[in-house]
Amino acid sequence: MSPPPSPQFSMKQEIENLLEQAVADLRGRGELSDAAVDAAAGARVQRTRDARHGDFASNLALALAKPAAANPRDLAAKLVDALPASDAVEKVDIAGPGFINFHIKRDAWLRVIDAIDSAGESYGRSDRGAGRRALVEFVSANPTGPLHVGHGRGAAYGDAVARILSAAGFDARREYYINDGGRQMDILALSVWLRYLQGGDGGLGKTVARHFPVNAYQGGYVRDLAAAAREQHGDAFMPGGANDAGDAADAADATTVDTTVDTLFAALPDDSEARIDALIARCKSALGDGYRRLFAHACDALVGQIRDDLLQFGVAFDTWFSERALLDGGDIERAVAALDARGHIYEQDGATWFRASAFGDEKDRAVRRADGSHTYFASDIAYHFNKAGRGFDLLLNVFGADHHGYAGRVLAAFEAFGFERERLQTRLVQFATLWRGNKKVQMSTRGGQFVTLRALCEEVGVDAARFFYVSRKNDQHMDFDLALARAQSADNPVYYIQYAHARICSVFRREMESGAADAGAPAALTEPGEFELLQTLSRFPEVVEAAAAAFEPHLVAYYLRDLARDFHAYYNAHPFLSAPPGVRRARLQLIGAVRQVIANGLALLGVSAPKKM
RNA sequence: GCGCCCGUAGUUCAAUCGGAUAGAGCAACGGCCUUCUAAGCCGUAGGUUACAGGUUCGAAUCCUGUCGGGCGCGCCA
Repeated sequence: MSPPPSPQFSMKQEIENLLEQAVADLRGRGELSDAAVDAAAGARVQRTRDARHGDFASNLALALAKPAAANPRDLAAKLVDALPASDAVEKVDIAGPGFINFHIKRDAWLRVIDAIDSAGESYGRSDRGAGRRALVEFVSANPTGPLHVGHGRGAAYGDAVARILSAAGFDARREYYINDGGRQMDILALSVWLRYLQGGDGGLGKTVARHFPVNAYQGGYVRDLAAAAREQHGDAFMPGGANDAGDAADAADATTVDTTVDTLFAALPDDSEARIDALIARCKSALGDGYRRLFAHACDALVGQIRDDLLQFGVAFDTWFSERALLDGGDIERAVAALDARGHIYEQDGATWFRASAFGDEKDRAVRRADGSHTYFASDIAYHFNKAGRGFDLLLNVFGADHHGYAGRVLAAFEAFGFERERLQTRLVQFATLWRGNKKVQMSTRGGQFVTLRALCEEVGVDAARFFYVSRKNDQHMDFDLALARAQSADNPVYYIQYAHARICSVFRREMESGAADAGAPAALTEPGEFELLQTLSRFPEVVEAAAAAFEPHLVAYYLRDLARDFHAYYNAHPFLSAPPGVRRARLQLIGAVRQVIANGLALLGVSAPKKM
């Protein structure tokens, strides 16, 4: 799938190489100590903000100054003297406290056009990851309801990170962890069952409706699940009908059922959470084996719906990992045993504990309760033990901000297993505060009050929604105004970028129609705007690398806006098709390169690059 | 109370593991369609980077404290 990495044009890399040789030279002559060079390892070559500082600047001399106990400007002068000759460098000067500024020959920038042309879709890709295997786990919402807009940010972010890691040479996979083992899922099954009873024969509707718990799942989708259950399983989930579903539809059964429903709601605890737990217990005993089938019906249906919603959103997971599979497969026992073997497990007050505090967590955490049941954390430990055991070099967990308390304990367990800390990375995605105009939108899955991801896609479109989500740094709080997103969808920055792509495609369509065949070379480019574009184009591989290294897709989004801005300005200032013969071809080559890079960049964000708008 | 994340222009957000004069979109104001898509371009205006100290050649970025916002602190999931 991923094209082989090709050696790519990188002016920055060239400058870095020159400096490296200069340092080696000075070190060889004894003018720099090894210790000083090591201490200055953090020095970097970076693009300048101000053209007067040249095209690239290095703070190497500043970083070396202290460990080498020398004046930074003197050091800079020595480094400059030791620089090997390069046909790309116009001149080098020393500025300010000791920056080394590189001015690139204009002609050298022209090379980027050929580099993009020959690399095509793989321009921007690198082998930085060297084929290392990465697993990105994201979304992982409980299948207790459809995905809502709060999940969208994690979905857009995680998917973009996976795409960017792939581009950076990692073998990246996407995984969704299905939390299908907990109490929330029992509440869902109960909710579906009650709606099922409510919709059945026997006059149960009013009774059930009156007793439907406020803290059960209220959403309309629960009724849909109940209706589907009835369609697929008939009366199988009626109390008393579970064991002899075949002939349960007798008139006599109505009274049986009615009585059961009365007792179902009789003498319940006052506390709402205790009440719902009691109802779950009654549901289980009423259905017997049927409970498992009802549970599976609800869970499978919702997971399927989530999968469809995500596919529509452009996110395809490689694996769907079920918590129940962990439970059934004995993974929890194995994981706890592994920790125990390393001496990190102890018993206290009848419960079993993991010594998380020994690995930087705030306190020790229970993995097994006094009653013998395992905690939620235990399955999480087992899950990460399993993931690490599958041979991934990098595990990236994308958590919602409300799970941040988790990162510490999961990392503690990971380390306790003997895995290197760095293999497990966690990135938090902050909540998006939803607004409709100036009114805050409250969201609750149990209460059924939420805007679904699907509805968002239909309202503002997948491209606009995805771009918006990844246009903010993941740990930054963000406001999402639904009214604005809808009203201003045409002003969304994503269209600005897509429009640049469409405009270029349009130019080439016109060119095809004209049938003109002329020659030309990039050397005919002389306008300042053309060199700005060339420099921006040459930045793309650096942006992708930086985005991959820090898991920051927003860097790509901002880069694309820069590139589109440079292009639109150029478009308005210069003709392409009606330019003089040699220049004409060169300009078309330039904008062809722009089109390629926009398409490559948008693909990293999972956003389409339309040929027409 | 303790812990984590955050605080940048009217507003929504950037700022290359500490770099030189903190930048964009939207909103506001003034211009540009007889030429390749005006979903565009050009220009103007907008800042004590919450506040106070500290570290150094250099701080929005690192440290300490204060204020403000979000989230989390169970043998719940």
